[in-house]
This record gives sequence, C-alpha cells and structure tokens, in this order.
Amino acid sequence: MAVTQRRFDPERRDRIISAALDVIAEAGVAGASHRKIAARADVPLGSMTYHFTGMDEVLREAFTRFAATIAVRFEARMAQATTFDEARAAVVDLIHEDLTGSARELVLTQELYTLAAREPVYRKITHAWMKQSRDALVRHFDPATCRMLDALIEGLSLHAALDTEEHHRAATAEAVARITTPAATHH
Amino acid sequence: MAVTQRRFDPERRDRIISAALDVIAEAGVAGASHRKIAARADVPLGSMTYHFTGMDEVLREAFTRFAATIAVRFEARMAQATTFDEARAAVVDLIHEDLTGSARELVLTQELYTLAAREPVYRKITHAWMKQSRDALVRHFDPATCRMLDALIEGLSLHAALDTEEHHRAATAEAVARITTPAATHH
DNA sequence: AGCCGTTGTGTACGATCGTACGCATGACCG
DNA sequence: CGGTCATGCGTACGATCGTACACAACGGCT
Repeated sequence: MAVTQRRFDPERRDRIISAALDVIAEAGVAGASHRKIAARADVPLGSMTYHFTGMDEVLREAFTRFAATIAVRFEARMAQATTFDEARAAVVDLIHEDLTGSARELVLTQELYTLAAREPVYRKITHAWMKQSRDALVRHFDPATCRMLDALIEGLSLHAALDTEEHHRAATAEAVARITTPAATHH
Repeated sequence: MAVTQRRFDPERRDRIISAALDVIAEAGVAGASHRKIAARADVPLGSMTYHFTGMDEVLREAFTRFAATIAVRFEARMAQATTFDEARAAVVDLIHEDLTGSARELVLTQELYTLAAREPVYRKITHAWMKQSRDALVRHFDPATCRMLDALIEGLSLHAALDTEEHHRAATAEAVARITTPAATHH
C-alpha cells in the first residue's frame, strides 16, 4: 500500500525534532512526552526510542537547533551593519524586531535557560549560543564592550517580553548608546 | 495535648510551600508532583488537595514567596547606599554576591521566568518583582536609567551564572558606570 | 526468485501521576 | 460529659508516562 517508506528516511528524525520544539513551545518541557511528540510528528511511538536514546537526547538536539537558528539571525542582522552607528541601530532592531515579537521564541529560550541552569550539558548549548552572539558583535565593538552589550541585550529583551507596558525604541537606543560609550576613567 | 493540633494549623500550609520550592529547585517544575512535595513537607498526600486547589496554586504561592524574598534582599542592599557612587557599588555587589552565588536561586528564577513566559498569571509575579526592584533603584537613579540598569543587572547576572568563565567585578563596575552615565545627546 | 539481516513498528507492562471520596478525629457547645 | 460537625487524612481509581521486546517489512545478495 505505498505506505510506509521505512528504510532510509532521514527526514523522520528531523521531523521529530521539529515536532519536539512545537510541543515544548506549547506545553513546556514539563508537558513534553514521547507520545505527544510522536503524534505531532506523525510517527509511531516506537520511533522515539528507536531514533533517540531518551528524552534528553531529543531535548538536546532540539535546543541545539533552536539556538543555532536564533544565532544565525543574530549574525545576519549584525552583518548588515557597516558603520559604528549602524551597528548600534542594528542592536536596537534586534531587540525590538527579533527577540521580542514571538511568544514561541521567548518560551523556548526560557525553557532552554531553565535546563541550562540545572544541567551542565545544556549549558554547553547556551554557551555556544552566547559565544556566537559575541562573535557577531566583536566586528563592531571591542571585546569588553561586547560582553556588556550582550548582557544588556539579554536583559532588555527579557524585560521587554515579560513586561506589560510597552518598551520604546528610544529608551533601548539610549541604553545601547550608553553601554557602548566608555565611561570616563576615575579612581 | 498540644500535639497534632489539626484544626488551625497555619504552619502546615507554609511547610508545603517551602517544600515545594525545595522540590522545584531539585527536580524542576517538571519533576514536581503532589507526592514528592507532600513527602518533603512530611504531610499526607491528601493535604495537598485539601490546602490547594491544584498544583497551579502551589506554584503561584511558592514563587510569590520566592520573588518576595529576593526582592527584599535587593532592597536591603540598595538601602545601605547613600551616595551615588555607593549606589553603583551596591549594584555591583548585588550582581556578584547575591544573584550569582546560589545555584538554587538561579534555578528557581529560571523556572519562574519559564512559567511567566507562558502564562500571564505568573507574569504578575515577575512584574511585581521587577517593579519592586526598580523602586529600590529609583532612590538613586532617574526612572529611565532604572529601567536600563534593571535590565543590565538581569543580563549580567544571567550571563555570569551560565557562563563557564569567571566574570570580573571590574567589568561589571564598568558596565554599571556606563549605563548610569547619560550619553551625549546627538541627532 | 528467494532467503537473510537490517530497519522500523506495535503493544503490553510497571511505575507514577492527580484527584475524588468515604471515614477518622478532635473541637466546641449545650 | 457526650453529641455533632467541620477539618483533615488514607486509599483506590483511571489516565498517562517511558521503555522493553517480539515481530513485521523491506533491500541486497546469491
């Protein structure tokens, strides 16, 4: 019956990972089960244990892909900028366009951080993500500033996403301007 | 005989909430169950449904208490400062002493944020927390700066906690100095 | 063409979950 | 001092979970 196409289906594994991200976005890591993910990916339950050693492996691969996706967009956004001012503007765009809009991405990011807070394995993923972000920034700013700016982006995005009142671009731009301006040395 | 004191035992409810925080810190919201929490609090399973309508209520009260605890410490730290420079130093201390050290608090914070990212009910808790933090800052900085500084604190704490390499106080101090120094106006 | 081994699937089991509900227990009042 | 009723507990049930394992389905080799 033209049905199964069982051997050599590399797409199956990918579909499971995508489905896992969907399920996690909707129900959280807490609510993600082999059964739900299998149903969402339209694969039999047995496929889960066949393709993955356990839920941990699914989560690790899912979040690795997720982090890579976001990081690539981050890099693309920063690569467009050529001048210092454009770089600053790009950061503001990044916070307001990319990192704030989607509830799905906010949720997935937080789920990942929660895992990373508890288990070092997931921290590798966040660490790679952070490094990739800083590498995208270092073309425009000095290394020390990159760290501060990266942290500021993180905080502003999170607060903008969780806060009820709207955050204005002007305020973000001001914050970015400040953090990228060396303070007068004093002692 | 002063023993069981079944009626009017307000301590029981509190113990359950404390136990819930312990369990969540260890096993995450995902791994927290009525049974585990009851066992940890040394109360019968039936007490869970008796004192709370469901897990949601337990989580809400637990995280409300947690957020209040952290916020109070935040306020205490900031209240010690009298001058502008002391306030800046207090912020640096806050990041390095209070917010980075404990794995338990990192985990609980992230678990809360994850819930807040998905459900508005929990966002009320984070919102109140953020407001309380900003109120503690506003004695020393202007409102706009408070928002930026609050976001910076969030980002720096998170990155310091998740990053493998050590973050130095000097870098934090520099970031705080920058964010609390108005940028030269330009247009 | 027909066997064979790899690849993938269906199912059944034991554990654990939240919740409902009947009953013990002790406080309070007459 | 004893009856009554709100308070709190033990237990049992149905649902859902991850996983093991027997077996179906096919490509390749002779």
